[in-house]
Amino acid sequence: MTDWHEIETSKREATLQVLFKVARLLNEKAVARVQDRPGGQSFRAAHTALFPHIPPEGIRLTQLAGRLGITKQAVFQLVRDLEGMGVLERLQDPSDGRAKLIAFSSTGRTAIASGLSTLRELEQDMAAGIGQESWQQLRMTLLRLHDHLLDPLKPCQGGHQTSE
Amino acid sequence: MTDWHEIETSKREATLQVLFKVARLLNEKAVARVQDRPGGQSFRAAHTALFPHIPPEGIRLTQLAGRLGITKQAVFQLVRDLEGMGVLERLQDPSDGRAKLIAFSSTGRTAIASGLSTLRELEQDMAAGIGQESWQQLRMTLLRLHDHLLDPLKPCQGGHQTSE
DNA sequence: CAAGATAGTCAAGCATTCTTGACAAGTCAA
DNA sequence: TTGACTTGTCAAGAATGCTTGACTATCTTG
Repeated sequence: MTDWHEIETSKREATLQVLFKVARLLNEKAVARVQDRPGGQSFRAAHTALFPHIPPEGIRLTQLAGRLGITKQAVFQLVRDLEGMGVLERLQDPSDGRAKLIAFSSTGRTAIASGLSTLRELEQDMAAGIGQESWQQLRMTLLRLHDHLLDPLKPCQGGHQTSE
Repeated sequence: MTDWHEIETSKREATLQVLFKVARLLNEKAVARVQDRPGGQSFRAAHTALFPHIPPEGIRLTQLAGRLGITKQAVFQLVRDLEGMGVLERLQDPSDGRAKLIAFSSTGRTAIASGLSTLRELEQDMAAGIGQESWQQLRMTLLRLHDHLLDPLKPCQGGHQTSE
């Protein structure tokens, strides 16, 4: 469900449609740049979906499955693949003989760092393209929108709510 | 490829990451609202991906496949499904005995209109949430970003380029 | 210690969304 | 008119991203 918003409609494009399209274009550009890197692994979407949920200390398979809302067997398959690619590693959990801690390997950390730095480069390009002030102001507006989406109640004009 | 951007990194979230997350949240909300409608068809992503490429006059299967970058056989299956749901119809192309014109049926047009109107409601909610001026200003910034993405050359400060 | 719950693993299967290959009907150029 | 090409169609199969079910090793509780 990524394109149906972009139906050509009236003369004046809706803001939401522009936002969706810009996000899609930026995503495509980011993916292209990251994959053009020398060591650019060819992850698939299901694999990369794990990354945001893997803390430096590692995490258990079952916890990961819970956060992602899928079965532990599904996560197992993804982790097995990513371990085979050298991105993740499974360490014995010292506090529980059954459990293992899934964490980034050192090459995995390098790959992630490289990807994030590519993302920062893209961000600089965009900021330069529309001007630094516009970019900062966009950032502030998006943060307020983000807060409004998570809690559609009071926070109408104030600053960004940093929760966790 | 929708989540790898959102890796928790430094204290200051990057603007790109906020934009991706806001787009994802808005998408989820939009999909939920549209599907909660009384006559809310349960389209899948592959189906809805066709919609933006179907003009009022209709379009040929092969052209549609070319635009989507997939085989005509794949498009055929999707169109067959959507015709079964009563959303699309296939009319004989008067200018070519082999070809058929794929177009929205009248119920399909109604469904699309309903979806777009739900999208407009959501847009109003968001605009009210962060303030009308902020929303308009967000819109302008996104349009300039959009232009910069499509043509990363000169248009640095000016207004939105309305091409087609 | 026995019983039961929990963590990870292995296997098989299923829905989705594409693909390749084959083909009939229609068009068009020689 | 004949041969090459295009359009839509049908069939079969493959890759992806899950699922359910079964099983072992380990922990926990009475």
